Amino acid sequence: MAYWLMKSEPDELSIQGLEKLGQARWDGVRNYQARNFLRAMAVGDTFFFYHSSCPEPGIAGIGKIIQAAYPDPTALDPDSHYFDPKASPDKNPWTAIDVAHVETFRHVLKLDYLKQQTALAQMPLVQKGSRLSVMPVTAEQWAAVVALKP
DNA sequence: GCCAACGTTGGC
DNA sequence: GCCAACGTTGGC
Repeated sequence: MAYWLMKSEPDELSIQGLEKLGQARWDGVRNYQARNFLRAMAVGDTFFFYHSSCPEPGIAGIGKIIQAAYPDPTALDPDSHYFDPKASPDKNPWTAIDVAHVETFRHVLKLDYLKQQTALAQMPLVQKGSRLSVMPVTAEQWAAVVALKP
């Protein structure tokens, strides 16, 4: 069982939105490194739900994988913001997964606070210039964040 | 295969 | 809105 962190803009999907829905498709990832991590996810894996590009960037809660990698339908939808003209039903390079809500933190664990934690120094999340939107989390890092949980 | 130009991410 | 940093594209 592996641990992950995934970023989402709360305007698109927030932890509160996921809580309301119960489950959701995680799609629109258009970066190969992040996509490869999506493909490595297994049903039952858990992830930190990170809010990005918002007033309070940080870890907002926890979700879990309920459906492993499958072709991302938004890549084939001309009306989608994530449409990829180079993708076809036969050759769709992009991947989606399905996730479910597990927990919403009482408040967001803010990025600047996470940056102060030496246990998290190796996470791409806190490293300068890193833009990775899907990343693995070690068991130690997972435990360190859970210990900070509000 | 190199690398400049361009586009995107994401914090601030 | 700015801009640093990264990823992608495309000419050569």
